Amino acid sequence: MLTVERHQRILQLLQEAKTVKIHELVEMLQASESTIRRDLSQLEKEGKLKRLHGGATLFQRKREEPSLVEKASRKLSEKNTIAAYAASLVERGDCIYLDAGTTAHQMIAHLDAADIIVVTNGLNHVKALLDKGIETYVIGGYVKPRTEAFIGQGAMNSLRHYRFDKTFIGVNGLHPAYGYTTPDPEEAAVKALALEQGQETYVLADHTKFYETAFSLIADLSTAVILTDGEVVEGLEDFQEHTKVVTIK
Amino acid sequence: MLTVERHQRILQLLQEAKTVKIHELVEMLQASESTIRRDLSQLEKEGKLKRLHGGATLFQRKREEPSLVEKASRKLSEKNTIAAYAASLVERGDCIYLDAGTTAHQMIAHLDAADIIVVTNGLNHVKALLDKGIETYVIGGYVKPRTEAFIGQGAMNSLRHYRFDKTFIGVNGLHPAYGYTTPDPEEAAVKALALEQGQETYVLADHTKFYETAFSLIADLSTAVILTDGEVVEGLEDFQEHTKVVTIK
DNA sequence: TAGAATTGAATGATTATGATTGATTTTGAT
DNA sequence: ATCAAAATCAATCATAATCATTCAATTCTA
Repeated sequence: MLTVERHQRILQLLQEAKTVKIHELVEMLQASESTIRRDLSQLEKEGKLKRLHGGATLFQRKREEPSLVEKASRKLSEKNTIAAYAASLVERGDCIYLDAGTTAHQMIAHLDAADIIVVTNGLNHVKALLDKGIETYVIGGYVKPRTEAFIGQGAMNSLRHYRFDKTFIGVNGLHPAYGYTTPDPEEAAVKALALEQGQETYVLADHTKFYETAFSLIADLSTAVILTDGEVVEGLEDFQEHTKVVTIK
Repeated sequence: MLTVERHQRILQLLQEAKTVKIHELVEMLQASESTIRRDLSQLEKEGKLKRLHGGATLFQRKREEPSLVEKASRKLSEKNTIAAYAASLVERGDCIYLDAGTTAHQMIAHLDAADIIVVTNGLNHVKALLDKGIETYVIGGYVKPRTEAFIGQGAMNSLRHYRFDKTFIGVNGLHPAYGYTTPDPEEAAVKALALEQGQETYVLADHTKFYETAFSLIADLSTAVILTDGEVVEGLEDFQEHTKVVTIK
């Protein structure tokens, strides 16, 4: 496997679960411990992640006690994120589906509408949702160990019992010809069904995901509105031919 | 489990409960007392929490009862004895149901049989199960905020799809005339169904639960084998008339 | 093919963990 | 208030896990 490819997959895995253990990477990427360590220290040097004893985590700017000024400016910048915008779409009384993964997780902090109900397949979302005082339902199923997302037949069966006003999912790639894609077929199936059950459907995808493709097809572009950030994407029109694209800047 | 993950979870638990006892953390996080102490003193140094005798509290707490030493540490070890025995009943290849709650949680540390599958309705069990490398399924449903257990119609529907070699549940009271009881009707319904789906069924109950009754009936005594500790219980025969009682000493 | 880059294994150093010890604190009974 | 028992605590140690470094083998590239 190519070095860059390995690096990408490491970052991708971090997106899904916000921490990885060295041993998980060794196993999943079929590389030696030495190589993984080299990858991690290099990625750390590039500021893409933070190493910890036994693994790594997504890089996040000093969470340590931000000053009032920093807080204010951060709040402001946060208003412009994909997650914040997505959350602002949720209205009082809505019932929404929230996909597993860090992207959707970021929405939770901004979910301020009253009387909403959230259904999710992300085990890690639950505590945050409860902390917000949000009425929370979880679909059941097999627990995918690393990401702690529910997938499989059990998840599908449960999901079929719900309908959503709005569905929010994350993807690994989106492409005019190949649609929305993600590596794990089982996860793709859950995402696809969640889209079907939703009245309004949204895909959260930053600009790096455009023209990328992963192994498993979730659905065509036309099945959801794309929410993305303000970075210039070449050939955005190709996507707009298929569906509405909202760019948050 | 990564150190930071443990720290995160400690803070999370603290946020939910305002205070945590060391022993609770040891049990929940499957780490030694030494490690937990180190975690706490480190987190205290970072100003994230305040240690107090027997546990910790959130930092910005007012002057409140600085004592959370529990009289129940003997009860704790008794519970643990029951849990260890219960876990020893699980054999290679078994598919078992594990009820939410602390009693069943303690079983996890002792679940050493290979190739087992665990189905649970306890959100907090999942991390511990995955850390043990156990294949884990969760029934879906409404998340009951305080206990973080899955209940309701969704939970019931999911549960109906599974069959178990062995079912383990906790109860709040057991009585020869009134059977197994628990306060919440919704939880009672889930427990009852779990018992129905199980081939062999066990109720874990320390001696303090005997002759107690709570609001909601789960099932008659005859529907499960009772696992209890070695304390002498007056009138144990009344229970043995209805079902098998295993006393672990 | 030669040179450079990448990889995997081996090494000692560093760090995290769990058990043990004796000191300290809390509790409950006088 | 005082005391004894129980629980918690801090400190220490041995063990286990992780880490940085080195070096030889392999792969890639010019």
